[in-house]
Amino acid sequence: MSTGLPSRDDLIGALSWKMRRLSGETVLFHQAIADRLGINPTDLKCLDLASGPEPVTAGRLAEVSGLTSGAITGVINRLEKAGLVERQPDPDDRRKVIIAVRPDVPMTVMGLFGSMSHSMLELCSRYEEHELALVLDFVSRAADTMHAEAIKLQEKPEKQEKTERPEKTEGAEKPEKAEKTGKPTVDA
Amino acid sequence: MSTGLPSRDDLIGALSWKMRRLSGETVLFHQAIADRLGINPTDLKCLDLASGPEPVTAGRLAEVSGLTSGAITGVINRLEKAGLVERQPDPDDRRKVIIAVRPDVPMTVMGLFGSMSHSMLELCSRYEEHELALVLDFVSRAADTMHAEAIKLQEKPEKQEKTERPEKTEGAEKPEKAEKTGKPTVDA
DNA sequence: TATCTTAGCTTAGGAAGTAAGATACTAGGA
DNA sequence: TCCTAGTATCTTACTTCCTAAGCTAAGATA
Repeated sequence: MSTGLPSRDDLIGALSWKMRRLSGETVLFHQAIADRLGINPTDLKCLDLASGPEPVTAGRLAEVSGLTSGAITGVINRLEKAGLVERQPDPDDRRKVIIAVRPDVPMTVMGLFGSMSHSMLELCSRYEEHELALVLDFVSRAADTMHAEAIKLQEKPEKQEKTERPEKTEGAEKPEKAEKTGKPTVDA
Repeated sequence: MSTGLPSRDDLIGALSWKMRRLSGETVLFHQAIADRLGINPTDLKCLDLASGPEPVTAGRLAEVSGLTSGAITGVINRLEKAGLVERQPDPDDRRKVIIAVRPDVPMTVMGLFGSMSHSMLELCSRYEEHELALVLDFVSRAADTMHAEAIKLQEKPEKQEKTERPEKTEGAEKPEKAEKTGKPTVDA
């Protein structure tokens, strides 16, 4: 308001706001992709996890996605129904089920991401290499920070610098759940 | 592998990977905050929307969150049960319900975000102002790009540069849902 | 062979969403 | 004033997708 140039604090405030917005928009974008494929975002995440170079079993998928085996059965059923993957028996261990992504699916998904990746390339073309390197450095450290802070919050569910919540005035007294209760989305 | 210095393409590839990771970590972080408050991420988002300078009604909350009025009733019930907000009658229009965030809640939430914001300040302190300005510029444009691309995907559910999906080999033939079917999270 | 472990599926139950309708209130004429 | 239309929230029925626990088939071990 006074100098015309943003102060360092203004910059940092704006940056954290924009980063939050970017995150929200990213979620929305993936939701849109999933809608186009006729699946939900959890399924899309699993499809992505299954699209790596080496074959993945249902159990492995449960492990990396953080879902239970029952949930993964549902995910695979939906992906199979949508024609995106196939269940294949593992010849070495007949208990296992290999999730084979249909060969044309990577191209399909690439097609959906196509406009996006074009736009991102265009965005990047506006910057010098050393500038991109700087952004990469920042984003990379920010991701590490976010991860560390999430872990911190998860690991010590006890007092957090004395920020006491007051008692509820009336009615149902059970604020102590704070555990996996319902329907989380994929987290890995 | 050859020059030792990353190429421009390598940079861009790494950047898009790290941005994706950042987005995932952000979601996880907010999940952790919500867990600590004993609510779900949708509720946290609504609490945030209700925490602005001016009072918000249930209907307004439904509008900005993209949820139905029925869903908002559930959100408010949970937030009220957790002792985070109160329903207050609007003196001017007795149909309306004002969602009043309890006065101590902003501090409580600040407490939870405290370590995070400290770490982010520390991260920012490693950079010059012009560097922060550059990152802000990039992130800001990236968010706009993401938004535009999500809209694009939502708006023309027809052909997308001829990336045809093949017919399913057998079983239930109904790949044409691609609409709001189930249980989205807050999107605004 | 008998038993333990592992992998995936099935089932029961719960959380949280939508859509549609009920309820209560406001507002605008006749 | 009374009737009617519109608005704001809540309620109900139903759907989706998750967890937890149990089941079955297959591999591993003694």
